[in-house]
Amino acid sequence: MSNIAYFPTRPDPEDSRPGKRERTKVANRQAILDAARAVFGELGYETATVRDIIRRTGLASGTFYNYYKSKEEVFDALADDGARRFRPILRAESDKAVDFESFLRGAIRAYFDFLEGEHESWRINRPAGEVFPHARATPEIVAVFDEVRDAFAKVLEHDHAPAVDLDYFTAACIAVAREVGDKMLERRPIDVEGAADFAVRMILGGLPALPRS
Amino acid sequence: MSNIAYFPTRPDPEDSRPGKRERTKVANRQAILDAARAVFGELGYETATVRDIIRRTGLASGTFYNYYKSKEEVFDALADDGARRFRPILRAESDKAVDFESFLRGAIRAYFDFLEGEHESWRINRPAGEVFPHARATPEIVAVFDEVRDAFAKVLEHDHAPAVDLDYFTAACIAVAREVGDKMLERRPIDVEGAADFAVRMILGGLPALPRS
DNA sequence: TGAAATCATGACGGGGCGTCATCTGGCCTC
DNA sequence: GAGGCCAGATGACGCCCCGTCATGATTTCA
Repeated sequence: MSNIAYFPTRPDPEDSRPGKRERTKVANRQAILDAARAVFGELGYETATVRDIIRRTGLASGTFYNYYKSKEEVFDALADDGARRFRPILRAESDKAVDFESFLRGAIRAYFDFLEGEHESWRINRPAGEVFPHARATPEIVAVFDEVRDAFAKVLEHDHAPAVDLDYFTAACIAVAREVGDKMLERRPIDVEGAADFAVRMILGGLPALPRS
Repeated sequence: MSNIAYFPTRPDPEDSRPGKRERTKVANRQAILDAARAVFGELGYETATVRDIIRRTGLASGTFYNYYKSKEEVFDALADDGARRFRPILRAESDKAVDFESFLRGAIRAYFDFLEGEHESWRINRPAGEVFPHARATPEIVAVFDEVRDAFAKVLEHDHAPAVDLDYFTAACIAVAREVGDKMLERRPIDVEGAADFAVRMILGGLPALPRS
């Protein structure tokens, strides 16, 4: 009979590598992020309040403030999370690329795929006209931005030497990608390939290089 | 002695075409906008509260709500105001232009000049790191956007026929102008000419056409 | 097992929000 | 110029959100 109990001496059958203390902490933090994503999606960022997020977690109000200081901080954490997931993808493209064009095309394509994927976690049910703030300069986002600029610098140098104003150029490229990406998401069906092609041509050759419709 | 009084029978020496009623209305509306501009400039948009704006006007709280429903609505009114002032400038450029390049150069130059001018009414004293929301789609802003697209359509058609995706193209151009414009404002000295040249070349010829530094 | 550390809890004071009953003074009529 | 009318200015009010903190429950450690 001694073998009937699966875990006779351990009251905790779950993976308990980290102490319970630690586990509830990560669970709470995650619960807050999940609740925030849902609430921002349903109410819009501006309308949403910290209490809305708290209510959805079921936690006490004080608990929220053990993890984040404000609505902004939660939003930044979500943005940071997105950037953190995107960074390795971008790096992979950077490593894979052989020249500027292939890097650019890979990076933009990757970004648009990423956008399309994220799209659904967010735009659930949002009242029309509501708008999201553009992600603020969180550490991870700055890192992505810098990584793009550095990759540009490296690839361009290796490609052909002429030095352009990297700050302007990076800002312009990201602006084009972001804006065309946004517009892409508004169309049905969503055409990642077409949008990426447009953005790449725009950056590489400007107006004369754009695809004709 | 009867001619000593300058306005013997009219108690109101000022231009009194509209009644006093109407004049205080305009004055209040303007006072609220002025106060809002100052408060947004000093506290940043996020931090500012409706009460901050109200306090600065010296009006009663209820009075504010006779004119605007919320902080957002005041901000939109300010943005609308900017767009309304910019529109005729843009139209003048559109009329003056003979081909796409001259239109683009004129419009971007005008926008950057406008930006530099507005700059000072806003960035007084703002705590670092604070960020403004990108202007929402108010009627006047949509009008400017549409005007740009229509001007693009007309000039491009007249220039050389090949049809591009106008929505993407307009969005991309505005994105480039906005982002390069923002970066321009962060540099000292502010170089409107250089920034405009960069943006124009970027749009017209992409990377290969950019000025070398 | 008992002490210490950790942290979830929710009540609380502070303050911003938008409303509304009241009052003020400009406007119109005679 | 007297009197009535009404647009609209006023600010107190009730509501809710904010962030804090004293308390207590639970885990961890000795």
